[in-house]
Amino acid sequence: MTQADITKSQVKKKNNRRMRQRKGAPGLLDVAARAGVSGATVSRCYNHPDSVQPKTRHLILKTAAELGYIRDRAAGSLHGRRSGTVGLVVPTIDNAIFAELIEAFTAQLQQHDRTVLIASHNYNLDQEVDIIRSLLERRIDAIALVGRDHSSVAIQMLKLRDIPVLTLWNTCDETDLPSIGTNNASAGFDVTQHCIDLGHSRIAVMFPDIVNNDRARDRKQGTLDALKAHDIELPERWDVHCPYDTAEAKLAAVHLLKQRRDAPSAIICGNDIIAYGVLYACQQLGIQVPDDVSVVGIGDFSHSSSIEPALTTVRLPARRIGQLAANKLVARILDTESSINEQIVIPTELVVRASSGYHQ
Amino acid sequence: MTQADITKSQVKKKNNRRMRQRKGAPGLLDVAARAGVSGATVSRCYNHPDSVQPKTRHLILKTAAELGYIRDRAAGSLHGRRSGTVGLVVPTIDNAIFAELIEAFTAQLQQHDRTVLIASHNYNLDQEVDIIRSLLERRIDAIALVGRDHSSVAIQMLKLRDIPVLTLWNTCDETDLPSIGTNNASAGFDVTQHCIDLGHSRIAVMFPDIVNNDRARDRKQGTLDALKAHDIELPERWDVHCPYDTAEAKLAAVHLLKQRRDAPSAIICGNDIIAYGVLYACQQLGIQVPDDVSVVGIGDFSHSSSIEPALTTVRLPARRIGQLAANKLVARILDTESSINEQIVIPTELVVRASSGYHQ
DNA sequence: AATAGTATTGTAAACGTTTTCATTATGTGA
DNA sequence: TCACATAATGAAAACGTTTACAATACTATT
Repeated sequence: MTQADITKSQVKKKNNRRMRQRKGAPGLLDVAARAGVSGATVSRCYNHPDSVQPKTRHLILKTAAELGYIRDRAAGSLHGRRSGTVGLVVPTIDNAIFAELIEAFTAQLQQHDRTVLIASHNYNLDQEVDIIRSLLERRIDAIALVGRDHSSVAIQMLKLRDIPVLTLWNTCDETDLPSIGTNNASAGFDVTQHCIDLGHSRIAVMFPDIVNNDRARDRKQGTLDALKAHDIELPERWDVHCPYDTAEAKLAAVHLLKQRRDAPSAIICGNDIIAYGVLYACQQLGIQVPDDVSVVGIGDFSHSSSIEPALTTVRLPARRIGQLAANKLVARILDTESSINEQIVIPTELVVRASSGYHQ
Repeated sequence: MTQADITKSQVKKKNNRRMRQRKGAPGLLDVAARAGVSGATVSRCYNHPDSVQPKTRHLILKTAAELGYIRDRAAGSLHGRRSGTVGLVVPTIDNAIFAELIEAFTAQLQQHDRTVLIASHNYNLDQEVDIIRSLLERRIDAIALVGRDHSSVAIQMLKLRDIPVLTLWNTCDETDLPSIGTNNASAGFDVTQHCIDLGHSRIAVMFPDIVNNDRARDRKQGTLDALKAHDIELPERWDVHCPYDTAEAKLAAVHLLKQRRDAPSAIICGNDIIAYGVLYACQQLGIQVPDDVSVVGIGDFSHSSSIEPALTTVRLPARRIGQLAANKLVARILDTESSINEQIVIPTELVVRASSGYHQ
């Protein structure tokens, strides 16, 4: 093959490509041609900038900017190179506490030049499997899951691919997945203990559905443990089941509190959203908090400090978990060795405010 | 480094890669080999299932399941094939109304077997450019942006790639981008008109920062328009600037309402979060709502119907926007023709509740 | 000036799919 | 039975990068 032939075939190839290409979007080779260098150099310019001469580098970057070149990470990821995306699977996004977690997580990952593929499964673990598969198809570099209840199929898929996994929000002693979270059981225990310390023994609880929700389950268990430890009975009519929704919680609380002869002196809520509903119910019924009834929540969401009366609750460090998780995952992605099975427990903090008081 | 060292390190590296790769993750060709068919047939099995014999198809799918095969969409996207991901850029995730939007958007896209790459720019339009570039590097099939304020660089990048773009949340008459949203100006106008209709003329407003936030800007403009239409003056001390935060709003409202001689009879809040803060401030100060002061918000967030007194506000259909946007983008991805520049305006709805009343 | 050593760049072969085109089975009407 | 469409499959060439290796240019030494 002569020199001329080579040139011709290359030109033809280039033309061919040019035609097929999506309108106008220049590729790495277009940049290379215009800058008068080879494709390899352009590639190195992005991936190992130190290995190309500063002069050349600047020229290439300038050319790339002129052409509006945007590299294709999908093509890069074929070479075992990371895709630069991280998956995050949450039960739902529309939930104060997860929103905070997600915000912190994505913001921190953006710092690391990575983006987040996000998906929610609505507390349906079967759907979670599909979601994880879908994320894996997109070649995520790592994945974070909320909670410790997960389908074994999902875990299996992740194990097989050997990508870093992190479970968030709840600690899990028994599973072998690393986690960053709080001890939800102790959150429930602490806030209950607080009520007991204040002299309450007529205690009602309002928790969301605990099926497929290990966070709520642990919190409730913590609460029950505290009650049991002090031999306090929980009558069935005071074991209220109520969804994560202020309006519904308000309704349920009105129902609970209407019979004033047989009302509890303290109400322990599975989360602050429910507690808000209870506080609103008290206002509606003219019941004084904390004089007539103490109300406590779990979560310390953004309204809890300003609501009247300010809510006694347990602070769960959502932002910190999100941030830490992002850092941890990036570290695990970069450092292939450190696949230590770590359980990070961030302590919760009882925040005593105006909504809880001594039993009169 | 000696020659021997180099060789050793290279061998190690290669082994390492080989391990990761072959570790357990089977590829399309592994499935093909095991099923005794060619790679092409396996590929078709996923992309054009009708073109392969049912018997063969079942065999292949069974084999794939046995092997735990997960396809690599990055490799597919090299062929101009879509990546199956859609970008969503929001100012922030940790915000009731965006969370709702995001939830609806991602849920709807999951229905279409697509996942969402999400990123937030914290009301920083320069950062938005980087984010959009980063999303384009991941070969998103389409993108949704919140609001109509965007860097021209960003728009240019998107135009060049010719991917479907949709702006959400706010209508934009002047730009040439299609949009799905509400008329924020009329939301502000309506709620103000409502107060004026109730006989109020001593009106204060509390809005968040309107720089880089066209939604807030439009709402405030609508409010000012309504006031002007009725020749109502807005004294500077009643033009309160306050962040999107209940606690801060409460502080600002306490400051505003403390001087009871010179207090407004109605307070118009740029969003419900601020309105909650105002309501809490009134409770703290013992000011009766709506007898002493009427309070109205914009947004109709989840607490607004249950807070005491229930908040008069304007309903913004966040879920519907998210859902519609997802459908629209998928339609635009599939149907290359329909790139009509459409502006969909979903009407807002004034929701009158207990927090607003006639001026005494 | 020649040489070794190093820094920089180029060439071409991957990467794991999809797709075009060719090829082989399968059925159809004479 | 034969040609003749048709359906199903296979072989191999993309797709846009990255990277191992080769080649070249430069630097410092002698």
